[in-house]
Amino acid sequence: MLIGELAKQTDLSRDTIRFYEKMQLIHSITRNNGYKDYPEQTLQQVQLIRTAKNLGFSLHEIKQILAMTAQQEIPADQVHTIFQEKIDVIDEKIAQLNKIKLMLSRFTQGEPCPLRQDCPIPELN
Amino acid sequence: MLIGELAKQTDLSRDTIRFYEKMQLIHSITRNNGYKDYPEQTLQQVQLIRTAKNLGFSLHEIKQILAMTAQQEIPADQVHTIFQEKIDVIDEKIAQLNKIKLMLSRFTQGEPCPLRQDCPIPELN
DNA sequence: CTAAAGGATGGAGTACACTCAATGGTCAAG
DNA sequence: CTTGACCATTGAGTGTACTCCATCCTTTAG
Repeated sequence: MLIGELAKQTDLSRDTIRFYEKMQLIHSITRNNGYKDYPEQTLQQVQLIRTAKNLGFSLHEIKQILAMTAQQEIPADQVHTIFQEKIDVIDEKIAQLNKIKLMLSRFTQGEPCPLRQDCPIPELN
Repeated sequence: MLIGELAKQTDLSRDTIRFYEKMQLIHSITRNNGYKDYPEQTLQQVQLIRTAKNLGFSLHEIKQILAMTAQQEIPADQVHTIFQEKIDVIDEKIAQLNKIKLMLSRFTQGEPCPLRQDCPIPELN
């Protein structure tokens, strides 16, 4: 797939895609004419990049995640550990989102205080 | 509370706190000597900033959330709507985190593919 | 009274993640 | 064989969120 098609399907700009490739988050093979050819899986990878970025992961972290998924073998113990660490981070994020949500929900339900005055938020973190 | 104490308790730098104040996420009253005095609630607000930032919210968005919580009255319908929008965003984030987590979990369990080759990820988004 | 610790302001610099502009090569249609 | 759509590379510029520095003022300990 050429960059224009990839850009269209992922709704990213060509420049952004080139930037991701420069950062080595995605990869292509170069045709004889100099045009870059992206494999089909790049679509899914870019989707992951978008989603993870939206969730507060840095491109560096996302690069790690993508690199892990590119492993040929079933992950060895170390790889497993790294994965588990990411999963733990995600669990923590989910927990924190739930706390913020709870706080906002309470407030919309008409409860008097979230983080005003003498009304401390129930340990948010 | 003076800026040094706030910095210490929140584990942020003075400069970061000054930056947040400049961006109007937090506020202080200025003493006669020119020193700034932060109310106790600032601790909780900064905690919210840290958490929300970690979750992918921009300072601009966080400012909106903080502004909402500063409302004196029980939120009117519009405010309620804005809150609900934030909650919806949070729910979406949680859902996406769960998808990524599921993908990673599958892989650590020894399943062959996440986003390699001809093995499309089950619509991540 | 002086020195050290802490505070303020202003402005420059940095890292990250793009975004744009300039220049030039490739290809398919007519 | 030219025109327009698409591709490549390089380098500069932008927005966000800090971070550092220089300079100067205030307070507290000795």
